[in-house]
Amino acid sequence: MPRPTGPPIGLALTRTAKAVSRAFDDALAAAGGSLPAWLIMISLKTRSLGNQRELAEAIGIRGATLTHHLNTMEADGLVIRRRDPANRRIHQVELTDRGETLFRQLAAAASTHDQRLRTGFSDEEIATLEQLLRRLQHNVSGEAHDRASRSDA
Amino acid sequence: MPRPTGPPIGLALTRTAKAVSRAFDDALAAAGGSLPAWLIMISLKTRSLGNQRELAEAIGIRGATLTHHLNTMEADGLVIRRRDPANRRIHQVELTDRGETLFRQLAAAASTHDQRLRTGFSDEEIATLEQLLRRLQHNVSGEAHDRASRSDA
DNA sequence: TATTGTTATACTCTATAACTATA
DNA sequence: TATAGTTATAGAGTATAACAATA
Repeated sequence: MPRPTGPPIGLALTRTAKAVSRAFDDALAAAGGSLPAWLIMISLKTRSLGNQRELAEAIGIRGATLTHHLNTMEADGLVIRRRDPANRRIHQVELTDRGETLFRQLAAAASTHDQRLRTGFSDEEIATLEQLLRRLQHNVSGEAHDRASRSDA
Repeated sequence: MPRPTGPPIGLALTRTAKAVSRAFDDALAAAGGSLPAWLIMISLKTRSLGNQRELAEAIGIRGATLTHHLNTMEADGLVIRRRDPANRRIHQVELTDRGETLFRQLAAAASTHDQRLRTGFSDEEIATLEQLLRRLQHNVSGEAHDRASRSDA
């Protein structure tokens, strides 16, 4: 069983992720939003999603958690849910005008945040970082590991 | 106001961080721990910290939040807190034998997780990743940005 | 019965404010 | 008064289990 060559990369990643995520949360909050709301809106705008389950999966949360956020967002007048006439089990989620406005504000905040993140990085370095991140994600998101492979229920 | 050159790096980072953090949380939980407990223990083991405030800062949480975790850990028999005879305001935190045992188990789990993360990465790529992460963290952890610079309270 | 989504409930992590103990 | 830490309380995000609606 070979040991890691250097200091745990997971620890460095955890620390950076915490600091960067917190900064991003703060930026979104200052613009009147939140990370889940932003992820939901960006998914609604950029992807063609069939149902809420796909939406939840795209964001990395469970269906009930998505419902929770949609309830808040609907109460805030950001989205409306209406049933699909063709299959009334499906609730179609749409941004309201107010939702569109907030989306643009959050997009601006995210852009500003991104420029702050990119400070001192060349385009090539950003590309390298993106590639490394993708590979990291792949390494953990592949097959479930041992712990989950035995089903005793 | 220049716009980002490519897709938001913050979004990619958020997604990767979420997936990797979740996998790490799961690994620690499977070993009988949690992320905060692990961060606390690793700080106790590797750093010489004067007081709990420094410990909290090292982990990136507030003092009251640290107390909360220490309460749980003490109830679980992982740490003990005793007052410094020289300055009885200071509570010295120490790992118990049971805490040491769990620390080793979590270290093993973290190591396994790290090897999973490193899959397919060369040492050079890991070094590059570490450097990029450090720079990202620096970009957000520096001076507070605009939002916070006007004090109206 | 299977699918889609919601409701009810609870857990974890975090935070702020008020408090106690010590100096 | 200032410093170290705790307690009380709250809020955000997430999850599972049970439920309702629709097919």
